[in-house]
Amino acid sequence: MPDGLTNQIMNTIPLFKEMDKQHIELIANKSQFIDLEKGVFLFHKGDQCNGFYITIQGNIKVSFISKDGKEHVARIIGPGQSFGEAMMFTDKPYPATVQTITPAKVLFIPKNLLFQCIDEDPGCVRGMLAGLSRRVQQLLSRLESLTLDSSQQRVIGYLLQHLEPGSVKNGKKDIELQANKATIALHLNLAPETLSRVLHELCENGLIRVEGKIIHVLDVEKIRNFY
Amino acid sequence: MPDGLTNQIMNTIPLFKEMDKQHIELIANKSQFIDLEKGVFLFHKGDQCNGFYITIQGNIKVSFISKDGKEHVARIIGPGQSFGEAMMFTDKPYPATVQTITPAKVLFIPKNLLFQCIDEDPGCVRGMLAGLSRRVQQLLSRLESLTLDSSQQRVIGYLLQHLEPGSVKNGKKDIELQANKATIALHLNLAPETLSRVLHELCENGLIRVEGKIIHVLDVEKIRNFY
DNA sequence: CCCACTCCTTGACCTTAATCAAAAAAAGCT
DNA sequence: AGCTTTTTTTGATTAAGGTCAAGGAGTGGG
Repeated sequence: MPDGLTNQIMNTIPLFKEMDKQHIELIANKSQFIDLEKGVFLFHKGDQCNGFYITIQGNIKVSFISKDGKEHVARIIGPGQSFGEAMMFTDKPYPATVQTITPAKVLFIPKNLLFQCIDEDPGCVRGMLAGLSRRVQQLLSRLESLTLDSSQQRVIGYLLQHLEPGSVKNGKKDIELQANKATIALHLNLAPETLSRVLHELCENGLIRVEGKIIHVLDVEKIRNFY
Repeated sequence: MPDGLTNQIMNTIPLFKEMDKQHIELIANKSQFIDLEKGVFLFHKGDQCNGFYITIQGNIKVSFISKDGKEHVARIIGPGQSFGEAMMFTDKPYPATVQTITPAKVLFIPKNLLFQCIDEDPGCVRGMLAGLSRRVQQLLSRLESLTLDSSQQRVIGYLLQHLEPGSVKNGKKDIELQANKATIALHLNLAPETLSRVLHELCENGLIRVEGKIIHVLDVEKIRNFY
């Protein structure tokens, strides 16, 4: 049974926006809520996937790890974001490793339950198609940034992307990093040392101020031009 | 009205596999076949997208271009592959530039036509969901390769991926490059010079032999171990 | 309050692949 | 064929960012 926060989250998730009440309730009641500590693996690359997940609370990372131990963080998933959808429709094993980076609460929606919704509710179909499409677009934009941008541009891109939800006041905004700096670095395909140096440089140019996990963007316009 | 080749192509496309006869005919009859010369732009980044495309003949590249002129080839699309699906469901503009790299023939399926099929034919829904899911997985795998692999590994990864469809005889296989080497290099996020050097090195190690656009893989097992 | 631990920063150095410049080879054209 | 144009290769150099090593700064526990 979903609590207040869960209901609130479920109302903000695009997938459920167009779904009818009946099926939303079905999912809310038959799906499984899971509480996870920090550092727990949800699955490893190669695991089979028999449903998908929606994050209610906390942050979760999706990463690739090479034979020689290098890691790349493909995604950092926060509240309201889902993962694992794409694997349900192709029956391929999970292509990456998924691990909590904070304590977290997730909703697990079994494959058969979702398939039932898809068969019965056209709104759900649209939601699912739109969700996957958005995923494709995000991945393309990530690909673009990783292949065309310099390390500095990638950091600025990250900052710009993450100050949207906040207030657009007098051009001064704060960003709270979703994870520690080493993880963010790996997400931007940088060595942690490089991220540190780039942030330092942006500080020296008066564009940002760093205070632990909070980054104050001092001049949004100026930083946009750097990009 | 579709010709023999088109019918053949349409039968091999996963999207149409689960679609009912009636709707396949609807698409075949109401969609538009377009012939394109080499070097023609189908659209530029930012263009609106009111349908999607299936390639019947020829090769087409999807690429990002940065302000300072650098290009990254996100995809090289060959016969039987589709593009532009994801943009229909989100109404976002096209995120990349699409251009033929050989003379080509494509099938354009208008948005409203596909939406009709989705509403009326559950097989089509499944096909569409599976198609988008496969796209997500391809992009993830590309992301993994670009972030974790060395230039040599990326080239070998490309070769391994492209010798699958061929025969698996005595471990000797041929690959025909889908585009000129400069384009392939950009697809692998390499400078053309680097691709040339990597291929040269693989030759010297007796792993491949290069003959224009044909690459003979001399020892599949050995090359797999290099990867 | 001190110790241990993790996270972050800094400096010196190294590696990879990009860039620049030119030559060589292929492919088209008439 | 002979010419132009494009594509590919090769060599020399450079730059961006990674790696290694060490030091600081927080943070939490006892």
